[in-house]
Amino acid sequence: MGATRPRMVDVARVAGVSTATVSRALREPEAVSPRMRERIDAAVERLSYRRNLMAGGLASARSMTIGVVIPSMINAFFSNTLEGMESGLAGSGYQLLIGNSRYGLETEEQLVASLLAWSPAAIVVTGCRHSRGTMRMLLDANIPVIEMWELSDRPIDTVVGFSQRTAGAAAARHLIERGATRLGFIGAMLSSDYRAGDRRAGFMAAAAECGFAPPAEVSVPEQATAVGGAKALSQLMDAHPDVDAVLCSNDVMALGAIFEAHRHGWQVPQRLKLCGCGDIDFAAATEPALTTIRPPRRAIGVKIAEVLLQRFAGVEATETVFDLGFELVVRGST
Amino acid sequence: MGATRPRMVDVARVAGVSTATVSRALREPEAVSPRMRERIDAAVERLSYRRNLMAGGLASARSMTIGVVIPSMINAFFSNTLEGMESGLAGSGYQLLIGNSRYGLETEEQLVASLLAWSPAAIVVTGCRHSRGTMRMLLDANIPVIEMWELSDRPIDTVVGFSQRTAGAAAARHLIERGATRLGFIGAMLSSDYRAGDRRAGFMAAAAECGFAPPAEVSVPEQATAVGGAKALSQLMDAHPDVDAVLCSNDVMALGAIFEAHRHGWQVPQRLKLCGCGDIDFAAATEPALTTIRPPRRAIGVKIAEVLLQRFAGVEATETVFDLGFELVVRGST
DNA sequence: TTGAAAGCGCTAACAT
DNA sequence: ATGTTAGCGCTTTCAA
Repeated sequence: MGATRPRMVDVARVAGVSTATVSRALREPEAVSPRMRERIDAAVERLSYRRNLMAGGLASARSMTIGVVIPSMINAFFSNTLEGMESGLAGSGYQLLIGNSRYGLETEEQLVASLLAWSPAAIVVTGCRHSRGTMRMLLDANIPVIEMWELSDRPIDTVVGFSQRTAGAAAARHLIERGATRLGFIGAMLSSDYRAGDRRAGFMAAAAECGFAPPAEVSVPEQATAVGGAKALSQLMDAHPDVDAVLCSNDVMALGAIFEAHRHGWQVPQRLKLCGCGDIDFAAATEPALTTIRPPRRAIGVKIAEVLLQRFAGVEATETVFDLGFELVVRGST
Repeated sequence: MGATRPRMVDVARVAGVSTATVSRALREPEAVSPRMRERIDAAVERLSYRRNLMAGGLASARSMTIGVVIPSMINAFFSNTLEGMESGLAGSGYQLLIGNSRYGLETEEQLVASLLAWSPAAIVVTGCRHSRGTMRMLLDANIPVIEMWELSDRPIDTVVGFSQRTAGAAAARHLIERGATRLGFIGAMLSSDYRAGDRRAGFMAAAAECGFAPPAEVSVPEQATAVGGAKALSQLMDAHPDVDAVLCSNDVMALGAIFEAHRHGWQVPQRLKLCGCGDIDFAAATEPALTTIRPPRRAIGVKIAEVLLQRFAGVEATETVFDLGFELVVRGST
């Protein structure tokens, strides 16, 4: 039996045409006459032929891949974005090459380098802060580069996200409107998770603008978890018993905080107002339900897919900054 | 300036050697003399050369990629496994090509087909149930094939996981030991999430073995969410007010169930014992803390990386079934 | 609209 | 230990 997979020449032979025509029929069907296309499709079908993407990539110096760098594989923010991107790209034939930077600029640089070795059709990175090396590679890459989950006046190429600062500020104003007198903030990994750091900065700035004392804060060094949230809130309550409204860097931390408040006998929202960020699945199901900042998690991915598909189709980019906004979802916890 | 990226010949010229030697130095440094290696490394450095992986892949008919098919990008089970695999593979130069089957056998088949077009060095799929087409491709692929998150006597090649049935049975026995008199089960998507279906089957079988009436059950058609868990438990409580111990298909559903029980005034664990599955991050932080089945989420990925690296290194496979077990983590909710 | 043919940049025999 | 050389399977001018 056929020990090796069929190649394009095999299809060409069966269909009685040249490999050039087979190649065209497969990549741009309109460029080939209907009769020919039919014969070729039949041959492809008969041999269950699939093209070798490496050979194609080598010949054309570009592959049907899109490199994506995210800072964490287990953070629901980015899973949702990936899911959206994947949905938007479904059927287009593009494959995602996903790399995990672990919130490290160095790691990001290495990842970008190895992703570029695949001659991807585009590259997507998280955030707008990169090492010099990463910047250089991205600028020289000569392919669409999307930065996501933040906003920037001067993106490398295109940015799809929302303003983390504005989101933090919105949370502060909301808590104040609800009658907060003493604000607090709990966070995690603020030095490497720049987006969380930006939300914090926006929160602090808005508090100051409203004439409030600088919010009390506790942040844990590890990745954001419910256990971390509980721990951080516990410390905050001990150190600042007057705090009555807290912004949590993340819904997962907020979840831990809800339980922790409960354990300490602080009623939410009467004694303590709690606001999260993410609007993760469970936020609507907690007791009380969690007020939270809803980022366009999935929409970011969908928009990126749309932008890229347009660019691949040869449409000139007109916009380069896509602010997808956020929503403050008010629920029982405030 | 150099309009095009440097190629291997450029490095060879600068180092004053042949391309074959450069290729060797890059892929198996030990096969080259130290002096040569040094000269080549210097040239690589000087030109900031990176090899073109497509050319390499074409020439060697195998690429530095590993195709992975998971049923969901947003389920923490698989994110953790990916993370583990990624960690285990870090530095080895292998890239993960991740595909999302959305719990569909048809989609899985298409994914496997497109992943194979990259001539991956190995392929990893979730579960042991596949369409005929998928099976054929996997059997013919002639590369390591790993099935994960289940167990099987006769894997296609190698399976890394644990027994979902045994896990469900362990939960039943635990609830019974804790004094349950009337068991219940809430689940989601049981027809397409075979693993959840298996846990349910194990739970039911153990209940019968212990002389219990068939557990009451409610399952929602959508993906498992906290809202779904709350809804399912609510229905279960209404329809079967005598239920006093429930296994939730998933920790996320269990979280919703904890809050729902609270809303209904059913104390956990006094009035209702609740057991989850997953030991997701927040399970330890809930109030009461959640008793749950802890699958080797990350360990599955780490083990797969280990197995594959061995295979790539030419070590013959001795074991083909890796049962990584699970742990019943008993906490306050039971 | 279709075909002929020259690479794409690397790897892997094989030879030295 | 290192070099020579013939492809890998496709895409893409260019010509018909």
